[in-house]
Amino acid sequence: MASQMTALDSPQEAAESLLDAAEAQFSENGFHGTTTRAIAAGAGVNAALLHYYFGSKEQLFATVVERRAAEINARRRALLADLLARNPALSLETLLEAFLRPTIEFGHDTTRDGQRYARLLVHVAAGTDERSRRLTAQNYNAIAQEFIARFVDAVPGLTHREAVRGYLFAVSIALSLMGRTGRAGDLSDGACRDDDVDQAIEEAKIFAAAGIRALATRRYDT
Amino acid sequence: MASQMTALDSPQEAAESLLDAAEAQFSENGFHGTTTRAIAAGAGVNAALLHYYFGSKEQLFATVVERRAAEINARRRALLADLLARNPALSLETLLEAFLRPTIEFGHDTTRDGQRYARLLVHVAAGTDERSRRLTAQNYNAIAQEFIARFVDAVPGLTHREAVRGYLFAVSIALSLMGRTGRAGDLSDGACRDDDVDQAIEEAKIFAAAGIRALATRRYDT
DNA sequence: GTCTATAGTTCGATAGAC
DNA sequence: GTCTATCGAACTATAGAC
Repeated sequence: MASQMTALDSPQEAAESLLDAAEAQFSENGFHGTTTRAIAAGAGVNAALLHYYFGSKEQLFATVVERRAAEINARRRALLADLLARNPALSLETLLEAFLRPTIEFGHDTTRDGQRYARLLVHVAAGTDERSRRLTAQNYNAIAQEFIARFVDAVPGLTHREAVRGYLFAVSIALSLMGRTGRAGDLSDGACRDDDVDQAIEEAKIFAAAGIRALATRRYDT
Repeated sequence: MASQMTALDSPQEAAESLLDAAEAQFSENGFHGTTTRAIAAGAGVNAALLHYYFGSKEQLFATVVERRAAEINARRRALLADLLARNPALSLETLLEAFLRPTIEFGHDTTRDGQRYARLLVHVAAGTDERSRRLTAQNYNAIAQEFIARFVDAVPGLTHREAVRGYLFAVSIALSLMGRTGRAGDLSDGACRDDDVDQAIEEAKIFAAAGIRALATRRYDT
């Protein structure tokens, strides 16, 4: 479950377990729907250790979000650098690939419990409460500005304001895929499968790329 | 439900107040973050009346969602009929107008506290928990199938599966606008205003229309 | 660092007077 | 229908032994 770098030495095994268990619990039931007792039980450690390591439920939640956000954003930057190294010409599809794949793929990574954080991210990024907005801004505004600026460079005529809009639309699309509620399968009688990652990413890219380009070219006319 | 057909003047004034207060509270803090006591206080009625009228917090939540969903979907159907009466040729833009405007406009209707339900809908439609999925299916699967079928009719070459994908993407875009978290304004230094409803709807339509058409025409190639 | 025990609240829901 | 009063349970967090 918890991948630790050190083989024998376990400096904060309890803290790691708590983070993993918290991620699982928060992602299923949100902040208020999760109890510290359930987290401790899931981690198999004493409930008092939660406060010993993280101070409060609130700080534990923030730590869970930050841990994965850092990982996701690092993957995005690495993938973008890699794609640019192969093809220096900045295209919208390349940008969307670098932006969307890490999140969506992360949400479908069953081997590393990525699904858990994916749903947690849906809570945070889609949430309208103060805590969600604060955490979203703290963990994702920087990467957002990076990609927004590149959208402007890659799409002729796209204003910064339109790039912001397109970015947020693209994010919402990614979130809808990360949730994996099975609704796509329900509405399509099983034709739309939640577990076909490549198809989901491909269609998200097609949709978002066309949408962003349309924002630049078809502004203010039906 | 515990509704009785007493034709008195001001029938169940307390129940109405509870519904309104519940909508406000649930939309801000979600199901678990809202207490029945806070709802009763917001409604200005005794806390015991909540259970008298609605049985449980759970049923009250469902009732709040159903009340507005019925209204939103009725508006969608009426608007679609109206648009079709004026121009019988079914276009994707017409469909998106009929689908998106009621929700987004509802979320920006400050005079009728539509903002409250808009955020509640974000919770429900974006939520991945069992309750959210159940309520989403119960209240929105029917209208979803209606629009999905029309998408197929309106866009040459669009498969049913792609229409489902496009529909869900369009929904997620609408949700991102309904939340009104102010993030668009933050990321654009105020250029993207949350309160410009017509611009938001217009850009959502442009984005979604281009995206859906692209799903039909550019399938499976970068 | 890890445990037990519990403080101090607050929760959803109900009983019963009126 | 509306109220007071309260039950029993669950909550976050902390104190203190070891």
